[in-house]
Amino acid sequence: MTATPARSARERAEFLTDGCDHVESLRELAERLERGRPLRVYLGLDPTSPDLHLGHAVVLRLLQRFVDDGHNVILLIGDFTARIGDPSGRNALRPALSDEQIGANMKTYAAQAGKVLDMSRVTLRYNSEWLSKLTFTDIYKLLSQTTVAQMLERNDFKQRYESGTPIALHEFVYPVAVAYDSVAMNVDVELGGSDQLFNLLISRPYQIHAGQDPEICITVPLLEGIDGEKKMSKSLGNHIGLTDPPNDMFGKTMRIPDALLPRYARLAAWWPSDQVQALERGLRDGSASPMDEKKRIAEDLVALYHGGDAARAARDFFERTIQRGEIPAEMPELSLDGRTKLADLIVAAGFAESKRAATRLIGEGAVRVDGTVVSDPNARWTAEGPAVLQVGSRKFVRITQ
RNA sequence: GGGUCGGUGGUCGAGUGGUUAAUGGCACCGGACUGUAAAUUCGGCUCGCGAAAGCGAUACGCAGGUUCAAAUCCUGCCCGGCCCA
Repeated sequence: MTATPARSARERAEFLTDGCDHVESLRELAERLERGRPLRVYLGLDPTSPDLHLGHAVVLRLLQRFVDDGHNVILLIGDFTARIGDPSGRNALRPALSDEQIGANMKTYAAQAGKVLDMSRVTLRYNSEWLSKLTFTDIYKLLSQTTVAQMLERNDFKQRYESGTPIALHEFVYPVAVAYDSVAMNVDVELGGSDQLFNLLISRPYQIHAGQDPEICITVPLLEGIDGEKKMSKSLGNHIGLTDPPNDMFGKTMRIPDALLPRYARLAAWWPSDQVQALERGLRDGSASPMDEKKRIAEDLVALYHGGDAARAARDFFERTIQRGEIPAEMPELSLDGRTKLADLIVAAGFAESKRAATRLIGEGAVRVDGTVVSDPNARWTAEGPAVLQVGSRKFVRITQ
């Protein structure tokens, strides 16, 4: 079952957890591997948004490492826990998702996870399968195993309690529900982002109580969003989606702060650690150009999701359009459709939310037609044939008659 | 259940009857500079109509009320923090 049977269990454990944030514990993982049977490994994802992003990819990639090592890997879709809402890292009550939203989000998850994971070797499960069957009696027995003090130990709860931000009782149920997932599936290993450490660790006493071996908890670093400050999250708008088109992926990567280059090289472009270290050295002593390195990282990570050709094309697009200010060869088209006001066309193209906003953009000098700035807010479309409407440096549309 | 304080634009937070579509910070969008980085700097940041000056609509938890005039006062309701039980 192992790709490299010569290695000791300890070496395999170290290989599997290389680059991880926290392992509870490496010794236990080695012992569990020593038993010689494939481990039951799982990652839980709550379908809270329709799209996965590079932050999810970090932990999905770790999951794939376990697939490659021959283990029984489960991708758990938290269709039930999404209804409760994960309080992790929150400083406010999370609004409840409707069943419709959850259902819609779930549809895209498995397909998008497939961009990183070999889904043919992964078991897909849903936690409503067991959580929705629990009775009130079952639930209060589970709840009685954890104290309020333990819950309040958590940083996010502690901060919210001290700052007077509401904490609803059901939020305490979330970690317990996630712990019960581990019991229901009797798993050996659970993965998660580093913000999930508490949720993972709390599973262990529950499993022991149920007569199972406690799971080994492994967390991966959280990838920062392109703003370089907060963790990547769609709701913060600082994410790079796994399904983003190549040009968007490339362009967004070019916008990350320089300080994030090694992080993105390691966690987003998956460079091996010796290359990341070389990059860090180069940046420190000035022998590496941050912009060139950023392009290499961007190209490598685009290649992971769209292939090498698309990545090279994205780089070429960036260098021409953004760096040299050329008008791109290909762009969406929009028919005039009887519209004559420039502002109307900008709205129709989706480059502004309202006509007033479009008029402002024109006044700001952000709008060009065939490369020439048009600053008259009342400008009308006069071009005879097709012409290129550009807003800002990266929004283009070809207007046809 | 009682007491008390509070609910303002994406967010934080001023504003306590009248040039108030509402100071300011952050976020965001654009311009200049640049490497779509950082730093700096300038402008913008509710919607509709109009070539323009402008006009109109909507907005400070919800619903009413007082007033020439309310985010600001009154009543009721909803939601939250803290204290007491």
